[in-house]
Amino acid sequence: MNIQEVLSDKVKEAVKSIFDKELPNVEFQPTRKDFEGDITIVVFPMLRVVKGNPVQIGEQIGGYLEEHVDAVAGFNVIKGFLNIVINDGFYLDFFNSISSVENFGFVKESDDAVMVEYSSPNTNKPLHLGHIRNNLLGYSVAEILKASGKKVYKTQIINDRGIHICKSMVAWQKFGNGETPASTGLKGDKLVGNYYVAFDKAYKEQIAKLVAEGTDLKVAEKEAPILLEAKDMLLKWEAGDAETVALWKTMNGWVYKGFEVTYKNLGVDFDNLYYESDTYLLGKDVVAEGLKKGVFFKKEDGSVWIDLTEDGLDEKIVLRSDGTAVYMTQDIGTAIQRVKDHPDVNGMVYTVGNEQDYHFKVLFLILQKLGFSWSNKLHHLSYGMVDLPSGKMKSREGTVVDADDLMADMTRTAATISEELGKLEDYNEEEKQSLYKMIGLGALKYYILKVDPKKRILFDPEESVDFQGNTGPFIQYTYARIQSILRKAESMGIDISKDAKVTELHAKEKELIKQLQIFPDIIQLAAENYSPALIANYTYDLVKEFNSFYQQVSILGESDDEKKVLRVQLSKKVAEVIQDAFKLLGVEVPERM
RNA sequence: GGUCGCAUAGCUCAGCUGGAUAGAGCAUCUGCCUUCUAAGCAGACGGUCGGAGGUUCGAAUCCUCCUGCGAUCACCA
Repeated sequence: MNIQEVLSDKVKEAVKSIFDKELPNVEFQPTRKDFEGDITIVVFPMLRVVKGNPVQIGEQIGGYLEEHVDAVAGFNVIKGFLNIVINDGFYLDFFNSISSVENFGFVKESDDAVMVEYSSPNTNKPLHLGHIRNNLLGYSVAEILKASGKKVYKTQIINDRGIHICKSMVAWQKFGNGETPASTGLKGDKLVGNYYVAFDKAYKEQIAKLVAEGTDLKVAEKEAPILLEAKDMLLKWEAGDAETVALWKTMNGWVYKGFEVTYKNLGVDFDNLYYESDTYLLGKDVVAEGLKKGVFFKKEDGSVWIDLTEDGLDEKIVLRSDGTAVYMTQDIGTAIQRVKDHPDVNGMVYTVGNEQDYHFKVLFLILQKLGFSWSNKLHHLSYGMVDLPSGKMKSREGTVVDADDLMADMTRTAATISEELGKLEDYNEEEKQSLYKMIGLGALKYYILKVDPKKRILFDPEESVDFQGNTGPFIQYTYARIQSILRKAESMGIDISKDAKVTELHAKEKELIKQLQIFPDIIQLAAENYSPALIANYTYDLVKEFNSFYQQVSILGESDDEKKVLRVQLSKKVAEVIQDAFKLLGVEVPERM
């Protein structure tokens, strides 16, 4: 039990006993560093229940607590703030109770299942920095939800059909000369992406030519021959034309192979996959049903709509006049299909950029109006775009930061810094490379995950991601340092299996235990808010606290054996929490660096 | 134009349900490696929390208006 839980009831008891009033809740905050105390009770809100002078009330409650609660060693009141001093024994007991608990703060998996969708790329081009943010967020939120006690299915819907894929296919047919990943040595997704760019180039040239010949720009944009070819190819694909479908399969196959490599490097994975080519027709039956129920209405031309004006939104189309599905139809169908496939799922998280806020608002509203029980447990994990100083990234114009290149860059930077420091002379090349990758990716992942998902990120490739200060490598470094201490402690034969017989804590030890104590709350908070940033910031605070402790007190050089044991145990626990917290961010930690 | 989001130190960001003198990192400057890893620690410098009103004992936090930036409002996905 943490200190707030202990005190909360006692404060209510005090108010009841002294003033004969019922206090609905007690407001706590950590005591500011400039005052004596460990936790502060704010008296002001009590004034609504108890009339009087806040200082006097504070004094009276403080006195009651000191007398009736073992953990309370003393108190002081400043203005309306009751600062409570907690005795060291309380923190020692707490630490001993968690010191050998594995995965401290993690809640065991329950039957409450949730599906987390992330990544969901198009198959016409390689993954870029924007996808990296999506993947890291989705993966991390999935891990956090798991740690908070949910059962989690990680999934994605692969947008494997549509005009964008046909563009790459047309360009490959025209300019490809039969190139394959094998013949060029290129990653499949890169090869296909090159043709997407080639298409755009040819398309623009054709437009320019048409305009030069006197065609109106708008008309030229619609009638450029290569675009018509792509459209024609989409029709053939939809009709099941054997040759087209075969090419589509081949090229998508190349892309999947490429994606696999990127996902593996990035360290993300999925429990099951959905393909748009399988799901794009789903949802039509649901629309028909909803039409009967009056959720939707049909316009004269046969198109089907939903009227959301009463909910402050517009009318939204759910089926075209020719009866074909739109994006929304597909998403309705897919959501329902997912629950059919996994009946235990009671809620979904969609990791999709904030440009689609409106779409998801509408989607969730529609599912609600259709009456699905799980429709109020849907969440759009919306995040800001990653922009470059030059503006928005555009794949077709080639102005993107490629995911593979970026990861390789980060690894290289880690290598350079590491070589300069020269602490790993005895590592072999393979060990070094794996460590550099761990650090480089740690820097990248932490850099992206530490900021609030809602915020737009401006990424300047010229200014490299930091490796010092509030960064992944800084935290990894602290972990490695602790491992070094633990190795030494072991070789010194220090036995840390039993509780240390210590009665007093050093101020820094106490601060560390306090910080450890809130880890379980942070996990829950991060889960409720779908925010890896909370985990990142917590870990940073913990690590800062540890480094300060490390600098101020000697751990292995401590003359008192019991204190020495406690400090080693404390260090070990901090390392474990760092490792567990970073696991939630998808970042690994090294034994040395 | 309607709707949604964002705005905190020169830069990048914290700031939980309103609470004490608004916190970190980077950058700049000072100290600390013959003792557990200096990718570290300790300190200095740096803020009218975009602006104006309001609610409150108390507002960076809540409400209203305004400004700036971004997104969105397709029989595209």
